[in-house]
Amino acid sequence: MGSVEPTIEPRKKPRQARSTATVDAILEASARILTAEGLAGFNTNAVALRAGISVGSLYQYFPSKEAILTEMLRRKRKKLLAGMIAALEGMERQDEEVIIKRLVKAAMGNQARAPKLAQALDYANSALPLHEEMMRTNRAVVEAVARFLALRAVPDSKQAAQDVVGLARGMMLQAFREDAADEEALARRICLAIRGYLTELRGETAAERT
Amino acid sequence: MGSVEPTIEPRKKPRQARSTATVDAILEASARILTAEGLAGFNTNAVALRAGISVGSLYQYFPSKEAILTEMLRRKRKKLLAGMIAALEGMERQDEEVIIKRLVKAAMGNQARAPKLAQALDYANSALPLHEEMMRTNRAVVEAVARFLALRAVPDSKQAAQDVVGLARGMMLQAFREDAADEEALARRICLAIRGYLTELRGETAAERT
DNA sequence: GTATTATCCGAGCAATTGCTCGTATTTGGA
DNA sequence: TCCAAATACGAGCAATTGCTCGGATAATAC
Repeated sequence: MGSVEPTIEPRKKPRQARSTATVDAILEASARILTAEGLAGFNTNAVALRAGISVGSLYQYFPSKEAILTEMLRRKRKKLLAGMIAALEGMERQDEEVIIKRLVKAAMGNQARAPKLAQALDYANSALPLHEEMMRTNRAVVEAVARFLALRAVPDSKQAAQDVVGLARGMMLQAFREDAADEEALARRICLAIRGYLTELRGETAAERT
Repeated sequence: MGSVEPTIEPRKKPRQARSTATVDAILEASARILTAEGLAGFNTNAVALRAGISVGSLYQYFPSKEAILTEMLRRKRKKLLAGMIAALEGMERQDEEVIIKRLVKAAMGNQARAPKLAQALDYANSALPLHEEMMRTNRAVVEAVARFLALRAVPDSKQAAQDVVGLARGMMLQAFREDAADEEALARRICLAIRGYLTELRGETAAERT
């Protein structure tokens, strides 16, 4: 029950080509293991084996297995945030429908490819000490959405953004739970739900003003 | 990497009062551990210690730690399903808004009290072999909602129910992630989102018919 | 009472897991 | 070519964990 928080920061930066290859192999093997067996089967020995390297090499770059998960999360979040920002790029005067669809698709790319991996990482995130840093990126995503909503006259945009993000995530999770989800149709329904929610929100405050 | 699926079924039914007390203590201790430390800190020794019993006693009722999680999930799902059905009881002629609110609140009671526990159990569920049985109960919940929606002229009610359940879950998860969620306000927003989505769905098929 | 059954106990074994450290190999520059 | 720095290796220790088993204790039946 020792609560000595495990070290999380990467141990050293790779400086030669082969070492970055090693790091990549570690992360890739980790992804495969999480996909196949979930967090339960995720341990450093297994990762090293799967990556075709030795434990010793692994620990040269990651001081703990939590550090591996953390790095995976970092990269994933970064990709997500970048995707969302790219989806908003130069869209200021575009139709709302179009922008939302782009945002939804950007968000979906992350989960859709490997839902089991996404789930495992998500739970790891909530259990990890670094929780804080991750929450910050998560908030950055929410805030990007919030800024967009604010421009579109959505009341209480911060709260609305939070809800929209949650709603979309939830629908994806549920859809991927029963496998064989039609991504295109799913995206359409998510957009529909978002539009419906925003309409309700706008309507509500409009009604209050009278 | 041995993939011998762990035994999951309860080992024996308690027949005396003290043994049911033991079982309850085990489940309660498990809940406390999951809440405090998540799945990572969940192991049989810890559970027995926390429950104030011995490992031996624990294994008299649960053949594996997975069995404990499974039983927790079973009870929780049962409670959820019962709550949803109760929420629909005798509401056939009630206002749609009212019914939805009742459903949402029933669903929320489960997650709200202990979000971290709910999260842990949820992940355990996805990783557990019993996955199947749980999915069935999950589907039962969705189907209850689907029947309700079908009565209310919602097109593709099965799909819609799936979406509505996912949407609600997602909004809850997101809200509880940032702590200090106002349950009442959250329930209101979820109902709003549901109404919005249903309106969109109805509108869409109405448009198609022209 | 005694016999039988149910329950409980906890030392401790076998397996797993996180991780270190001394050594071997490779790389890139001089 | 030679050397220092970077990288890789993997045996194996210490700790944790899942779980068993033989025997003690409590409840119930007779």
